[in-house]
Amino acid sequence: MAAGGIAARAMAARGGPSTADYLSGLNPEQRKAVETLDGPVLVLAGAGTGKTRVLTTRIAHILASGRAYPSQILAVTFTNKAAREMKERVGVLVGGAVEGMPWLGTFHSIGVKLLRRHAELAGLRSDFTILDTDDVVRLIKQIIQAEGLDDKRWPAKQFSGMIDGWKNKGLLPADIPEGDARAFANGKGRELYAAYQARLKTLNACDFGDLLLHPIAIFRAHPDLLREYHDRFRYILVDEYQDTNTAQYLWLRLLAQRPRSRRPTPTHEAAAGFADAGARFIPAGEAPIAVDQRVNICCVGDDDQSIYGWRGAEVDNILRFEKDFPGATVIKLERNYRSTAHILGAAAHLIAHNEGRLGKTLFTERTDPEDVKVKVHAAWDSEEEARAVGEEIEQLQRQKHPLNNMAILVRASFQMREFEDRFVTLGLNYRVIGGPRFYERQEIRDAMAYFRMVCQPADDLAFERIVNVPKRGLGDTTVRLIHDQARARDIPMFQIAGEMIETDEMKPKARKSLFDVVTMFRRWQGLLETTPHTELAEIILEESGYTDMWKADKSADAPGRLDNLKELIRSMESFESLRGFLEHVSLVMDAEQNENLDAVNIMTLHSAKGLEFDTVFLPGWEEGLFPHQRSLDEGGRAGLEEERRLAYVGLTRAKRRCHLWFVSNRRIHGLWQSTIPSRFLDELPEPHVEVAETDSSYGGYGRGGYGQSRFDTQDPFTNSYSTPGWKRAQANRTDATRTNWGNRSGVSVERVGYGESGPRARTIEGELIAKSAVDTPSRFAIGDRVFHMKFGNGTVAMIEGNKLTIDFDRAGQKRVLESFLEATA
DNA sequence: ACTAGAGTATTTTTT
DNA sequence: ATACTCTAGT
Repeated sequence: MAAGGIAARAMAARGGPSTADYLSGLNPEQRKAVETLDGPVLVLAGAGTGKTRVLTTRIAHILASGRAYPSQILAVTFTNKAAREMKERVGVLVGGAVEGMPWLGTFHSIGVKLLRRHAELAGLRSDFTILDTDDVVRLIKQIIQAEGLDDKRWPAKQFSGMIDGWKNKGLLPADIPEGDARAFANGKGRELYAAYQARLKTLNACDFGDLLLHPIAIFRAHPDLLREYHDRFRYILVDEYQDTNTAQYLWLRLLAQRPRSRRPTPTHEAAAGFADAGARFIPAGEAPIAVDQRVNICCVGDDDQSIYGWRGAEVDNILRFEKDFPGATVIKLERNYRSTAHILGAAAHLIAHNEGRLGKTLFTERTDPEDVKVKVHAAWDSEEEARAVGEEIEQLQRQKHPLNNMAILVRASFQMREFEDRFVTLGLNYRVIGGPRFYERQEIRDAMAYFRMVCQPADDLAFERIVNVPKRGLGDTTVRLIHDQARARDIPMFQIAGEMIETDEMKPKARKSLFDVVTMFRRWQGLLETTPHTELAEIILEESGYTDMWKADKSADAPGRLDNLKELIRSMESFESLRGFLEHVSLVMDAEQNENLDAVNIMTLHSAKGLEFDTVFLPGWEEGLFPHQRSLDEGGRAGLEEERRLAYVGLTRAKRRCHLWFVSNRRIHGLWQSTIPSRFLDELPEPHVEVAETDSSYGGYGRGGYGQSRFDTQDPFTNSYSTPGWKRAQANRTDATRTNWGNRSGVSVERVGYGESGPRARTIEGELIAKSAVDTPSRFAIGDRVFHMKFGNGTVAMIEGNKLTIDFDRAGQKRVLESFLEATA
């Protein structure tokens, strides 16, 4: 049994007969969190206090002390990334691969596993399909239309959001509040939800919410089955507990709260006794019966980092833990190993403005000779902000700081663009984390729909998606005909299509096309068992004409799409079957990034959670953007507190240097608006923060029409909050409309017309080019054909260091970074 | 069946 | 402003 192997290795890995080495590096609190194995444990782990370390060490400890097999530990995370990391780190501790931990994964992946085992109890077959949001919206749209409702007035997207919300709360159609039900489509909300669920069942499909809800329903209806899992899962660990939603909470509670005294409780040996661990080693064979009626659940989280309330997370779950699990041990991890004292001081003071916290205060024992204060910078507008941040980054770069250790964390993704533009002109490498994801691209989803049809001919949504892609003359009329018949007879569309090509219901032309499609799919379905899956995938994309479609497409991104398709096939290699691959993709939506390139990281604050960087730039600290207006409008005080937690997350990402920015003017929905500094800036403690002097390096040129203002030379922000400048900023707060920081209200309007042709800074580039041209000869030569993600194909016209001027076939002449180019034949 | 033009929305994101 | 979606017209 593979599982035993790991436990055995864990045993072997523990070093000597004395304390295991994996425990030795822990501080007392961490150690307590690792060693308190009996009963419920809540670990309140502040940012940078070694949360993951505690979780992984705890697993290692459970294994090494022989208290459970790897297969008896349920460890849940939110993201695949977190799960992956946990697996790796447990592997390192335990000394080897962790293939023996079948129940370490995301809520959803574990949910799928449970549901595949017991699908029939939810009215599904075990080969059910998992629909992604796109499929769901299309399906709901059909249902809304089928009800005879106007899908304009009642957008499918909105309704899918509502369903999502209900499912997050663990509510089935019968459970939803009357008010909610009435709120949509003239009171048809409940009906529509029920119709949607029914339709999923006939499609043998699930949405993401169902992956949790079905297991909950199954466990509730089958206590005997639940008991089996109680016996199996001797230890439960939950990561990021503050992010759990109600459904996840219910799911956990079912698994964690075993009924009282099924059998008398034997004594609990002391957890710390490592030397006698061998004696307690569970003999191989059948799963041991639970000896402990207490719940060995350990939840790790940080209420101060709860930033997902808008998608159903209930901070209350973590606040309520001790009530849910009486007698719980609560351990606070407050010793921070990440940031300097100034950064921690700033973050702590900020977050203290929130009410209803469990109350932790981070501290560090580190004394840092280079402990600099958190810096607040002001800029005229977002362009200047980007320029100044670029300056700062170049300066750090000159001091040999790797770009990889720097990050720009924005509140909203539209802020990224200005930084990207700026970095392109500067020749700074950057990478955007998050953003549009690989598996959400059109070509990938189309290809996946083909594969789904081959594995699952009953997948109507896949059928509808690709039956006329590429164009085959099977338009709306034909598809609707098939669709209606399929629904009327409750039979998959593919089957109907198969029947229809035998009749003369359709026009000969359409019939021929449909015949071809059906024949193709039948052939591929026949090849499924005999042909290697990567090969089959290639065959499908070729024979269907799908690749040809993109080859014929002259638009700039067509070659990129073909590349993506190749990448898709390549990524299939590590799976043993097409089916396995489909399963993986439906749950894992991310694709890895190039970590080798030294580049500045740009991402949203949300996607920064869990990461750390030496230097962090936090632009856009203005009222309305951060805290975001919508958060305030929709969430009220709770919304504000969540924004504040987001600010806290941002600050605590920084290890050594943290720069905050706010601008006086920002373009919102195309209009320039004057803005005022974020209230969060006021909530920072003076001793740990300084207001930066204007960066003189960029002050004198390239500022469009603003050069004449004294604002440029006379910085209102000098060194502290008590300066006149800061006070002016404060004063402006009360009168935002008039503001514009002086008498410049007219100028911002002019700015609108500037666009690309406006005056731009050129000087900085010269230096940079000269510098980089020396050390790196270009991989391209003038006249080479190249491809660029954004601009498509082009010819190299000029090379200046790492920056090339390209004559693009479609986009005209642009200067771009070499690292964004690919050679084409 | 395809394209052009109008209309609309525009925080954050996982699975 | 801009990008995306949907409709209406060809």
